[in-house]
Amino acid sequence: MTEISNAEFEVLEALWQNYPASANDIIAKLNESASTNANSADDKKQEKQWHDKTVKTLLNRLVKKQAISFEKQQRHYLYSPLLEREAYTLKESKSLIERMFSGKLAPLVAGFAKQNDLNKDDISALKSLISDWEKNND
Amino acid sequence: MTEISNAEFEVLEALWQNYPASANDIIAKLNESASTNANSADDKKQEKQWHDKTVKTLLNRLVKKQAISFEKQQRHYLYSPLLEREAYTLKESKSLIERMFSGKLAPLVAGFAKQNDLNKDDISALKSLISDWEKNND
DNA sequence: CAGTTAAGATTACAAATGTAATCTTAACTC
DNA sequence: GAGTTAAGATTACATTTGTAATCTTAACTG
Repeated sequence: MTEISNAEFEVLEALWQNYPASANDIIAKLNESASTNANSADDKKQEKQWHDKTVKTLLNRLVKKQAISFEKQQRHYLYSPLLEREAYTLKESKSLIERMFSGKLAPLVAGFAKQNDLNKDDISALKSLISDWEKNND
Repeated sequence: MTEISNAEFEVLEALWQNYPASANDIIAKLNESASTNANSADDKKQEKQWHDKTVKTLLNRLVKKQAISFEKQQRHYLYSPLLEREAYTLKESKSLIERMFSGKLAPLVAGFAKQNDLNKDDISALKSLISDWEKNND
């Protein structure tokens, strides 16, 4: 399967959050976070606005790439992902770790640790993952 | 600083391994792994061969992007990275984790665990990172 | 039913990317 | 010193990507 671009990924992301969905559902979802914290004093992020035509194009490309499917519903389509989010994010994670850390996970985590980007929650999540792993691997 | 593409990253990688380096050094390094396990029975990977002109183009782009510098040496240049590898890989890791896991490291690790992509070494590396972290964060 | 909408299809177009080939010119060779 | 090399500079070109605008046409509206 061809690569999914960043913009395409964001559209897929919206679809994963709720599907099947019409193009309009997806466009709405993409622009949603923007309106959520609208005109608040903290204009920190200025969420991007997705243009209707842009999203349609990306949906088309995703269909061509066989990342999503659609079924005709009266006048419009209902889209669904063909890719599982977990499978996709795992593949991307592995690919990055392969490219930058010779396939080893630890150096990535070490980078975070070094920069003090780990907090108590991360640590306890990691601990529990480790103990699960140990349970299953004597 | 502009984004560094995949191909550019591979060139940078070669440079990080040994610098300052001439264009030819870099081209040689890039094609090296290919020859290392040449004509062995296991033609598993078929390492890509880098074309001289291609690498030169990428070096040029990296200079333009201010990712590397060069100093004139008689007839040719000696290139050096302007970016630290660690800083760059950390930035990319954080960016991926931000995009796919809401900035949380644990879900990425969890994905690996689920797929049984963690081994004893990974686990002990993680454990030691955790205990270091705990040492510094009471 | 004729006109208007609006969904999706098609086309557009600049920038980035992968992958080189050609051009210039300073440096080496005889 | 004249000719040849070879390094880097410039140009090339197809594809992908981000970002839309325009075209078609089936469906809604009055």
